[in-house]
Amino acid sequence: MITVRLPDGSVEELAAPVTGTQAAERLLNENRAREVLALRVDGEVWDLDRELPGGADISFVERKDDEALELIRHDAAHLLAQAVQDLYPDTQVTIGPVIDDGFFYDFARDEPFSIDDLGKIEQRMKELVGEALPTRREVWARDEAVAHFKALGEHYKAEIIEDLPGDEDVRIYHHGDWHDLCRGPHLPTTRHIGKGFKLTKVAGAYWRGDHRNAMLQRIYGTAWRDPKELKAYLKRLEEAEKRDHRKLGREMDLFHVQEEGPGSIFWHPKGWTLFQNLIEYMRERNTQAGYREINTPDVLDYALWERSGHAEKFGENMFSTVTPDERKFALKPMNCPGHVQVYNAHLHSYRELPMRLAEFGKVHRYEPSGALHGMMRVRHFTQDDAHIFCTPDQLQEECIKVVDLILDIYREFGFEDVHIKFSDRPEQRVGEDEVWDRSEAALKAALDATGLPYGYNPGEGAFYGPKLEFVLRDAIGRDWQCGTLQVDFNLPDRLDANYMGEDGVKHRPVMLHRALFGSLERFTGILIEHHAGRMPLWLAPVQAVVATITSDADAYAEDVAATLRAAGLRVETDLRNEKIGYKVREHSNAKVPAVIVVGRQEAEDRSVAVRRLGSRANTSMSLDEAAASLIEEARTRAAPTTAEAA
RNA sequence: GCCGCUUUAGCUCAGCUGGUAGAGCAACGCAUUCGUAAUGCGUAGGUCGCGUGUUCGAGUCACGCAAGCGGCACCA
Repeated sequence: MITVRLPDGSVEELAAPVTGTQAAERLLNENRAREVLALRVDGEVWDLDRELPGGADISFVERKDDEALELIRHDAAHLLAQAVQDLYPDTQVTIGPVIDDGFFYDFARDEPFSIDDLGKIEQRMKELVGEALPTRREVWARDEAVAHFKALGEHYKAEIIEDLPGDEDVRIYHHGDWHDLCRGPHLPTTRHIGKGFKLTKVAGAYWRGDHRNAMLQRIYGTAWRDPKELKAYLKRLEEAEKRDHRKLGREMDLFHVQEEGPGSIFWHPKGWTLFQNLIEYMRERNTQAGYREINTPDVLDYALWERSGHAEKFGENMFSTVTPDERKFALKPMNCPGHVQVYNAHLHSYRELPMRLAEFGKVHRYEPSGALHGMMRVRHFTQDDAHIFCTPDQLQEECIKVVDLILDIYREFGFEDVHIKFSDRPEQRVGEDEVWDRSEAALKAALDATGLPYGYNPGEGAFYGPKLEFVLRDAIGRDWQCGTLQVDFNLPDRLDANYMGEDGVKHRPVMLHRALFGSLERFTGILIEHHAGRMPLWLAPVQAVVATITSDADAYAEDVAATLRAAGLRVETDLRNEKIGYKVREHSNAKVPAVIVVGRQEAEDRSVAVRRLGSRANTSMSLDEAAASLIEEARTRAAPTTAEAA
C-alpha cells in the first residue's frame, strides 16, 4: 500500500504499483485530476507519470502551489526550443533555464532571430500547447546519448552530456516527438503550461558565459499561471519604465548626456542641487563618524599606478595620456594611491590611528561601451570614498563601525532591505596567500561580530583584498550594489605606508577602503527610480513653487518666496500669465514637492494654499505655519508622506 | 568589447515599394487676469546621427563609423 496526502490534509491509501497520474485520477475529482502538475515526494518534485515509492510522504503539486511557477517556466523553455526547431530546423539547442519571472533558451543559428520571428515562435508555442503533447521521460546510456545528439548535429547538447558528472543519469524528456536532455521534472503535457506566457526579447549571450566562446542567440520569455498573472507582470514592467531615471532626468530637467561625452553626465542646475545635497549629507555623516576630508589630484604619473598594481590589472581601462614633454599620466580610476600619498606625507605614530581620510573623488574609468547605462554605469563618476589606516588590532572594530554606518545611512534614505555579500580572493590578485588568509579572516570575523546575515560571492573580491558588497532593494524590488568595504594588506606594502609602533619600530598599517553611496551618480539614479522622481523634501532640488492665480498676487508671491528662502528652503516663483490649473500640472509633472498657490484672497490675509505632490487636496494655512512645517519636514529628513501618484 | 535593434524639430513620434519633410507638446508673439493636472489664435523652428557609395535623383537602398537601447561579457 502507498500512502498519499491530499491538499486538505487527509491521508489515503492506494494499492501499489500506482503512478502519480493514476493516483490523482483515483483520489481527486476528474477536473482537478486533469490539472495536477506534478508529484511531491518527500518535498522533492517528481514527474507525475512516475510510480509512487512506498514509505514516502506523497502529495500533488497543483497550479496554485509555489512549485508550479518553476515547472511552468521550465516547460515553457522546452516549448520554446521545440517551437524554434519546428520553424527553423537549422537551429541547435543549448540550455534553457528558469530565471526570475520567466525563462530563456540559448540557440546556435547563423541567421539572427528578428522581432517578427518572435511572434511566429510564440504562435507555434500556442499551437503546441493546444496539441497537449504528453511528456515522456527516459534514461539513456551516456555514450548513446552523446552519439545520438552528435548524429542530429546537436554539438552543444553532446558537449553538455559529455561534461555531466559521471554518476548522473542522462535523462531525456520527450514532448510529443521532440526531445531534449533535461534533469526534469516536467509537466504531464504541453497543455499544462497554459496561456500565461509571452516571449519578450532576443539578445546575444556567450556559450557557457565566456566571452571567448561563440555568441549564441538567447530568446527571453515570461511565464505565469494564467493570462491574468501575465498581464499583471506586464503592467509592472510598464510601471518600472515610468520610473526610469533617464526619462525622469529629462522630464525633471536634472541632467543630460550627449554623444561627445559617452558615459558622462551633463548636470543641469536641479540635478546638481540634488547631487550636492547628497554630498553635503555624506560630509556631515563622515565628520560625525571621525573622518577628515582631503582632496587629491585627478591626474597622476603612470608610474604610481604601476606601483599600486592598477596599471597591470586595469591599464586597458584607464584614460592615460602622454604630455608634450613625453611624460605618461593617467586620470585617476581610484582614489586609494592618492590617499596613501597623503598618509605618507608624515610618519605617523600608532597613537594617531585609526586615521580616516575621506574624499569625494572624481574618478574616470574607460568602461566597455556596452556596459554604459544612463547614470548607473558611467565612465566619469564621483565616489564618496574613504580609506581607514589602522593597526591590525583595530581592524575588526573599524569594519563594524563602517557596516553600522552604511546600514544607518541606507535606512535614512528609505532602504530597509539591504543584503551583504562577502567576496573572497579572485584568481587574478596581488599579494601572498597568507596575507589573503589574514585579511579574509579579519573581514569575516568583523562581519560575524555584527550578527547580520550575509551571503557569499566566491572569487569576487578586489585584486588587493576581500570585500563586502552592500546590495539594496528599491521600491519595486530591484537590487542595486552600492556600498563596499574592502580590507587591504597589499597596497600599504606596495606603496610603503608605515606607522611607528609602541615598540619604536616601523609597522605596516592595514588599509580599509570604503564607499557608502559607491558612485554618487549611480546613487542619484537609484534614488530617482526608488522614489519615481518624487524626492523627499530635504533632497528635492526645488522644494516649493509659489504660483500666482492672477497678477494681483505677484508682489505677495515674491514676499512668500523671500520668506521661505530666508528660512533656508529652495523656492521658485511662477508669476506667468497662465491658469492655475496649468501651473499646478506643470509643477506636478516636474515633481515639485509643494505648490504654494496664492491669489487675491491669500495676499489679503497673508495666508497660502499648499498643495503637496501626489495629493489632489490643498490646505490653507498662514504663511508662518506653512514655513514652519516645511522647515521641520526638511530638517528631519522625513520620508515622502504623500500617496503614490495616480 | 560581442549579438540584435534604434537614430527625422528642444521632447514624443508620422513619413507606402527612392522624387527633395509633417503632427502634437514645448518655444516665441498677441489676446485672455482666470482658484488647483493642458485658454484661444498666430509665428518660427530640421545639412532627416556622421561619412562614403549606388542612382538623373537618397530621410528612404548598400557599406563603414559613432551614439543610444535590450541582453551577454566586464565592473579596481
